[in-house]
Amino acid sequence: MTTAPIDRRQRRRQETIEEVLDVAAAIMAEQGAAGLSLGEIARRMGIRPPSLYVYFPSKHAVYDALFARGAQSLLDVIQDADRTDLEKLTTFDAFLLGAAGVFVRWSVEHPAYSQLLFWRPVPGFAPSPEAYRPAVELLGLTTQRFADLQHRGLVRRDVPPEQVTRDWTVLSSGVTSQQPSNAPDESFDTGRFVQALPDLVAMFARYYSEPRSTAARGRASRADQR
Amino acid sequence: MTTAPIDRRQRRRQETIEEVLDVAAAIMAEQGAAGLSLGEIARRMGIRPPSLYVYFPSKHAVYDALFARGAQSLLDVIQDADRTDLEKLTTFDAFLLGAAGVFVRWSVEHPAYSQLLFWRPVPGFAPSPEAYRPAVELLGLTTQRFADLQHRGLVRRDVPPEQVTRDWTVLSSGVTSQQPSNAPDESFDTGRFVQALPDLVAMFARYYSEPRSTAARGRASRADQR
DNA sequence: GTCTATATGACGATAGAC
DNA sequence: GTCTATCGTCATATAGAC
Repeated sequence: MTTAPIDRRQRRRQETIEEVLDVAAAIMAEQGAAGLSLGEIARRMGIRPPSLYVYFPSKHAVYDALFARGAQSLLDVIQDADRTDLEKLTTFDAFLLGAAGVFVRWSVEHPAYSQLLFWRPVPGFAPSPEAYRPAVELLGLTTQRFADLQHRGLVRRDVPPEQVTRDWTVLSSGVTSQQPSNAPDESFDTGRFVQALPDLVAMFARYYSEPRSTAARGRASRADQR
Repeated sequence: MTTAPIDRRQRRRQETIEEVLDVAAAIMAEQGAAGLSLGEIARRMGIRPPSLYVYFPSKHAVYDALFARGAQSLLDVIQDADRTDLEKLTTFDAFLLGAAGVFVRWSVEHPAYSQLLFWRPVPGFAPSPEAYRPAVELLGLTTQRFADLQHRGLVRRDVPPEQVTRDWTVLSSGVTSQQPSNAPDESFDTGRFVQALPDLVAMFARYYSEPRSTAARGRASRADQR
């Protein structure tokens, strides 16, 4: 009899927190990540700015929750694609192009989140370790993916998977950094930098894939170098 | 007799404008591009905030001048390196690594400027065409460079130079976007993403260089001898 | 012409009434 | 849990001293 109202109150509180974040994400999408203001959140919710402090101790706490939300959303999208579409793609090129497409599409369609996640547009704000955790998990997932591909003989064996991941993130973030700043109104399908993906993936694949027709020669020459 | 005081006054005014921009750039370097405030500029200059409006009609005008300054500084650095160091490098790989190094070094050592130039951290601010002009000129310069390398037989002839430039800027901006957001305290020499440059350049060069085993080798070596 | 003094409204944040 | 009142700071604007 005493726990039921508490649960309901906590559920109601959680719903309000979610509503704050929904409204905040909408404002960020319109004004840019640094254009968020507590007054505007309160205005759209029909309350006064001080009432927001019941749910968040500061504006940075709102940013931190948004960061965690964005990172989790991206991780979900990647993991979901990993389990469905990408599982079917057997060649190195096809898998890479599919994975890059999923990542870049999310970034282009959530420019405010990707601005908050990958750049540092808000002065004085840095994500907490908890908010950063899904991003670290995504990095580990990517490295594990490349290690798997290496074991399956699709990736060169003479480089650590961490290096492959590092260069892969540079390529991906290069596209997601050029597209919104140079041509923010282009969609995923029409974006001129998004259209660079097939070439960039082919470039990456040619460099890091295990040479097929010359596999024996490649191993022999690398062995000779020792 | 009447022009002399006017010239001196205009020179004094120009000096004040330069001082405003010096101070503003220092604040941006400390606080991030969006952390600039007119009050802080005035405080450091020992004047009152309204006095700044004598030299700049708005805060966005200060940002616009900073954008123009940063773009011009980058263009100067690239053009200078183009005329001196890079002129000596004859192979495709060596030239690319040198050019990428100059660009990335400038970006890492001027994080606030590069944030303002390549991302859109300030809500509501977009550079004017005049401020953007050096950036356009740099893009044209880069495309011209790749067209030259194509004529000298060092770059594949089956792709337009604009495509080579597009993929080149993705690589470069990928490094300059990852380095300050993921490891802002690392220098040009220790930066883990800066250290990816040799691999990324080799990847790019292997994809876009004219295959050596064809007749292009004769043309390339003749061009190198000039 | 250039500055100081002053005013306005928005911002993030806090204290306390109900 | 939401409000009003308030604080200090911000960008911006105008009036007026010199």
